[in-house]
Amino acid sequence: MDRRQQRTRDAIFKAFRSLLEKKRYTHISVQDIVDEANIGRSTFYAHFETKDELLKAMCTEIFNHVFSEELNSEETHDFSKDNKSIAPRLTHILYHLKDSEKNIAAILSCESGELFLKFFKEYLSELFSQYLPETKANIPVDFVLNHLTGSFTEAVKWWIANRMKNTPEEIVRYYTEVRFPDF
Amino acid sequence: MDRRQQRTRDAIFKAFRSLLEKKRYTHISVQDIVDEANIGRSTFYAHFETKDELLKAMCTEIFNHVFSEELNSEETHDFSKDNKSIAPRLTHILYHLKDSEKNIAAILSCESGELFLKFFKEYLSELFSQYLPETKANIPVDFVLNHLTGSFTEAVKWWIANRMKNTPEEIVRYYTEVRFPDF
DNA sequence: ACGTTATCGAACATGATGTTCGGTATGATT
DNA sequence: AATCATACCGAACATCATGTTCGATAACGT
Repeated sequence: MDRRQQRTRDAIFKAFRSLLEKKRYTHISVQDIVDEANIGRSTFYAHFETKDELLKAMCTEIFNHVFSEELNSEETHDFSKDNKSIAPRLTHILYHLKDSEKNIAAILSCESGELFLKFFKEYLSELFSQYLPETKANIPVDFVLNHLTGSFTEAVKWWIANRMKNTPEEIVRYYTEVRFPDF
Repeated sequence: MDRRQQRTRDAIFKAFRSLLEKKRYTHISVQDIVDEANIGRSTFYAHFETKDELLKAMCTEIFNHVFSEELNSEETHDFSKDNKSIAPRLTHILYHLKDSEKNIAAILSCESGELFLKFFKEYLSELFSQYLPETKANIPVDFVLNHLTGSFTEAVKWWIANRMKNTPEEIVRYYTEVRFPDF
């Protein structure tokens, strides 16, 4: 890839992230991005067709970065056959998220976070499905899966909203140990 | 309130709901709403300053409708003092949601659903906090609360995504009985 | 050093936004 | 029924964002 392309792409991403910290996705115009990134208007459109495409590309990039190692580890080990706990894998994911703290925070701090969370949940869904216990109590499998991924995602959102003060290990422990109270 | 105001307000809401079923919130213009509702452009702005205000008003209206009875019941009973189960109250809420099925589906079927879910979670948070058990295992209270409201919301979203085929009782049972698998 | 191509910047058509205003019609009040 | 108030209409307007085009310039890869 041409250096110039990479530079402008980076500039656009950087500007976009910076703007996301200030205002909501909906209220950011292409013009804002162009001004902040200090590039020509037509240049933006040479890279992305729309603002939505930019968001999508950015989510994909972050997502791939965050899960690159984790995804690779899937290739080398078949977790569905051994009985290793899922906890260390969850912890692993959280460490990666912490690395990309700034990006993620910017992405999630607005309604556009839904897009990234969609990726995230899809990935978690695959992960958890490797660890699903036998169906119990006549609860549909996809309800259970949705519960597991959804509540883990909620835990992550709580973590980020609290500025990631806790360690990944703590969060995973909370998540693992929290039980529906005995009403 | 003047009948005319009520009429146009209804027309706007109806048009907005209809449009939300067809396209994403972001891509709906005020012009679209005005055309669909068959009202004058300036009339819209006489009612709502922006599209966001409209969404907000609509969420508030639906929310108040859905929870009117439930909220009233809080006034007559102090649940924090007796030991009644939370399950029937959750079921109650789901029945109300089912009544407003169309509205809710339209609202939630897009990124704008976040606004309604925000209301929803705030309400659930108050509800669940009345039933919180003593803090266990050194897990922060607001983590637990976030987990309970978040995972219930996920259950509701799953329910709606599945076109509300299940009965409210079933959903509450799933939610109550689902446990983190023993990893 | 040369050919390629990304960027620039200006210009343009299009369409949405939000406002204004005089005229009309409808509702509330007596 | 008569009257007053006001909500609606619709056209016009300025403003702004969008997405495209194009020739010139600069940076890149080889």
